[in-house]
Amino acid sequence: MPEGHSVHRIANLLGHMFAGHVLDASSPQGRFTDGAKLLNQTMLHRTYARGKHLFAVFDGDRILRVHLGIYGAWDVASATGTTQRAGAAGPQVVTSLGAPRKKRGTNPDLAQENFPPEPVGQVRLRLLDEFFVADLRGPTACEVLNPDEAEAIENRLGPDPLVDGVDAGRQEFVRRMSATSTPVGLALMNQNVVSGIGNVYRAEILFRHRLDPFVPSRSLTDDTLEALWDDWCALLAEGVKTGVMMTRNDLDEEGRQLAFSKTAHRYFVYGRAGEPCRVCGRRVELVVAAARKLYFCPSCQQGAV
DNA sequence: TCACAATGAACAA
DNA sequence: TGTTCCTTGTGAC
Repeated sequence: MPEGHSVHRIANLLGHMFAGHVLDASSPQGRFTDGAKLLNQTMLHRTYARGKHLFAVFDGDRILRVHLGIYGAWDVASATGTTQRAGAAGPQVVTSLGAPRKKRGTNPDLAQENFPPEPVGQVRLRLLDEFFVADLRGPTACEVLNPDEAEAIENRLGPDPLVDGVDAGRQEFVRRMSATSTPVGLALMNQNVVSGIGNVYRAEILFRHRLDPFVPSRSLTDDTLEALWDDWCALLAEGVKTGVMMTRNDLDEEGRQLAFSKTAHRYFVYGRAGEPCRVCGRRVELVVAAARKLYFCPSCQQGAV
């Protein structure tokens, strides 16, 4: 999935597009017909994210909760070709947020009279008004909750720097990480311990701190845990700002630009099994843990394996 | 045409 | 620990 940074970006974008407006809601695919009916012709008040969960608060205490899972995505298009609610250009895809999508982007075939575009593929939920359309496909969760139900879900989630604040979140993070003997590599992925970290950020954060993924979370010092948290806060802020998971801190400005344009250059270890560690040259290892691929350098992340 | 992977998590056993 | 669900794009045949 889209790790936490994407979900915050989606929340920001949907809020920018739709907050304060009455929306048409439908389920072109037909798998969310009842839920869409609850939201149809209802005003969207605000949107926000906690970790990987997106919440959209509609009139009448109806809260849409969406979790993109491993390959969900939102496609957003505009009648005006901009992210503004007025303009003169033809409709186009503004952006695609969520799982990686290739061959997306502006569709030159779209003409102004074609807004909104026909849904393509399995669109679970379409939100629409005069200016914008947002299509949701492939979510692992898409449901309408009441405020109590939404609160219950939020309460069980670990801290999110952008919701709880850096300082309050840090204490909670240290508390929850210190309370589990689970390997740190798994604890960081547990959304009840900390919100928003996924498989990419997990691997990269561990490398950035030269931590053995298999060391029990509880064995780490408070100083180490605080440094992990602060690093996550910085990475998340950067990710929300740029939309890119850029986790390397060993690059000059030129290298950074290159890494931004090519995923292959963007990470220390993620997706680099068998390739040389960027720091020590030893081969990056890949282990499947809890059904997810965990990448690490057995030399830099001392004691691993 | 088909198998498969992908930034995830719930559930069963 | 293993299975299941969600959808799409790619690469091998």
